[in-house]
Amino acid sequence: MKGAFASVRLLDAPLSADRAYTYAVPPHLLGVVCRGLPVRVPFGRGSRVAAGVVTGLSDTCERENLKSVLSAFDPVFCLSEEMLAMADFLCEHTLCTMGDAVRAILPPGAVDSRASVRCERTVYPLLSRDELRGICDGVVRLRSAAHRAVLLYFCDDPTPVSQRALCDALSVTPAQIRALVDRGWLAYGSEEVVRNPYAALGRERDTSPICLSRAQTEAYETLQKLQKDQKPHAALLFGVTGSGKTKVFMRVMDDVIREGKQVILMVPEIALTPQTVSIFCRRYGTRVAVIHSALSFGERLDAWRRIRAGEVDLVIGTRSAVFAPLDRLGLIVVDEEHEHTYKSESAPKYHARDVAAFRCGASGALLILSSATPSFESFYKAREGRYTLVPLRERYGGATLPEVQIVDMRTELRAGRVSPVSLPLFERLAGVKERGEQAILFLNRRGYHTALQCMECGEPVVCPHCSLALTYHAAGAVGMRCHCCGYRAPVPRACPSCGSPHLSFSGYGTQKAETRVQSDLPGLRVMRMDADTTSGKQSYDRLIESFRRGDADVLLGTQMVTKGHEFPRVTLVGVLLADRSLYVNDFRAAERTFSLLTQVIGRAGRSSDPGVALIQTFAPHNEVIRCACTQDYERFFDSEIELRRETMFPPFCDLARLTLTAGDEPSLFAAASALSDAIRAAGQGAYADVPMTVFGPFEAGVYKAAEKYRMQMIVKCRLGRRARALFRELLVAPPTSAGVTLGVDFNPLTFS
DNA sequence: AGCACGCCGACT
DNA sequence: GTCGGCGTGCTC
Repeated sequence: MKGAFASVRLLDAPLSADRAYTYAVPPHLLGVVCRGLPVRVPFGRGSRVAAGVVTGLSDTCERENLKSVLSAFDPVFCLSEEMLAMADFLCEHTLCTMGDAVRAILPPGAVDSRASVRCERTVYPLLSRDELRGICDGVVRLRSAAHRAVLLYFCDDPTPVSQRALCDALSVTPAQIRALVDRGWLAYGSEEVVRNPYAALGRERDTSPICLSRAQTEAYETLQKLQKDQKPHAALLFGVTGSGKTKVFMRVMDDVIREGKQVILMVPEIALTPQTVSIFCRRYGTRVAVIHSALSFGERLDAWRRIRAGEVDLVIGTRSAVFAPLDRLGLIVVDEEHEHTYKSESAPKYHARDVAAFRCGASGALLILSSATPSFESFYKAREGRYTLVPLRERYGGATLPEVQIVDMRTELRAGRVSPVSLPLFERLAGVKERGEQAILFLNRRGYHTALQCMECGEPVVCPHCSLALTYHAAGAVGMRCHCCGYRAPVPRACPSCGSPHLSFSGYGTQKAETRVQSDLPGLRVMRMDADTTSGKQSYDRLIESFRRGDADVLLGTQMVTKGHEFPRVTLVGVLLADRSLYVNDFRAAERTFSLLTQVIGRAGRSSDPGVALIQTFAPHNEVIRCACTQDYERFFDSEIELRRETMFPPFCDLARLTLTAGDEPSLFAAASALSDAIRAAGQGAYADVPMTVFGPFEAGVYKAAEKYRMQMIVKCRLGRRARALFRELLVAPPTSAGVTLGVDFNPLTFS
């Protein structure tokens, strides 16, 4: 009798019921049930069917009258020891349930308690794009707008798509799609077909050696040494934009794959373009899998199965790729490691960088973090020697930095100019057009909160405790508030630093900046790019392509215009108001602004022409802006890290954000005061050994949303075992009444 | 989370 | 006298 009893963790249990339950293993499942296997079990008084994962087997059990395991899921979804370790890591470090963790690790739909295999019908076109367009343009009369919408969708993207996703996206019914299939224009597929949408990109093989400069070779050799050592290591590949970091880690990837080990390359969503993917597909052929959020369930499942079956050496993907089921992992690269998209915003609220570090540690793999503007967390660790710092200081191929000019918008204001385009920028733009070149205008439109800024000295009004810019609130109690500690103050009449009465709400004139820019530049063809104009699946790539072809003179947009695209004809970059992202109520505002400005300045001067960058600001002497102009990360880091140390912010401590949500205010207030009492009591009593500073409760930045009211508390502490135990205790048995929910987020990246 | 048991108000 | 309100507590 081997393994007659199984320990099972349920996948749909709340945290309060999330522990191991013992079930009997029936004879027909003996030898089938093993550690890591997802199973179905009866649970609760009604013995309803619940999904769970076996975490242990034993031959004896003290208890009597145990219920029995009902059945097993497809053994392909059996969690390996490494996956179980990752699940435990997620539970421990994000306070999520086992179900949240397992669902992050397995492909979607793998452990739904009902079916073990999801049958997903897909739809794809049988006609060419031109034929489809012809039909839409009326060669054949179409009876309904729905039919037209579906055909137009496939004109844009002819790859198979799940029927459900298509119906959701276009608001059409399966019957309407059936009509198009009946006419022979479309056809049904199913998930049984193994789709690899990127297979075509790997046909033309690139086996050429990767040529490195001297500086790159030096960086590569350092990484190679760490990789050859069988022990786990973490390295921070730190190089200015244009220094060729990709080539360096590609050489390491080559080595790892040649040794028969496997690689995960993580990239931010925005950088996961067909161009990026094709570089790797050409080199590693069909042994590449790509994972990102735009894949259908079926495509994700296909990729997952191929990886699990050992058919893949390289996984490229966004943050969820960190869980790829590789069993000979040799290297994880986190490219642009400072990007905030690596932090998950929903349960489990993990940071992919932390999971990658844990996974590399467990499997003896090398971790490479790569960035021109590393996160403070990572650079601080590198400075402390916990990561190996691998600097890459030269720009590759002798490319030079663009000439950077700061435009003082206070002067513009005094001269009576209210346009978001300053006179110097206007003149430069005219010159660019004359020479047939192109320009990028960057609008760092951040959020919907306004700070108060002095128009004389350029300083913002800050919180006396946190040194963060205060946010102006017009709703409820009018005044200034700190989103990090809850401090409140009336709107000051004069600037606290210089006494000038000329205070202005930041974002001065930028509300209508986009339309103003277009009307101020009548002779220029302006292309706008932001979340609104790039809503379609491929419209982002199409806009970029169109601008590259020269369909417009000026590309005007938000964050998106700053990310890794090469525009050879761009010789001018303008930042409309650099202060905009500097004075948001967030301790990472300076770090983010530096990173954004550095990247956008790097957009100019990539070609033979060094190019020009114009930075418009009301704070021309601000250290962040000055450091970004000279691309001097280390100087910026040295000054900003002191501020973090003085005000006690990460990386010198961790932050825990507790959020209370309720449908009515009285129960919210009651819960808030009960939670506050509970935390402070724990800090004095059972958890007196955990040093912490408690802020709040105070209203969340967005107090009311979707008929719910939200309050929060911030706890500054070291998130060690004991502190996590405290928050777990609060979460398992919240000191709140019914109708109030409590959530915990460790080291959140946003504070709105 | 469900789904029970349990103890107090308006109905045949 | 019952039917049913949702408060409290457990689930192998």
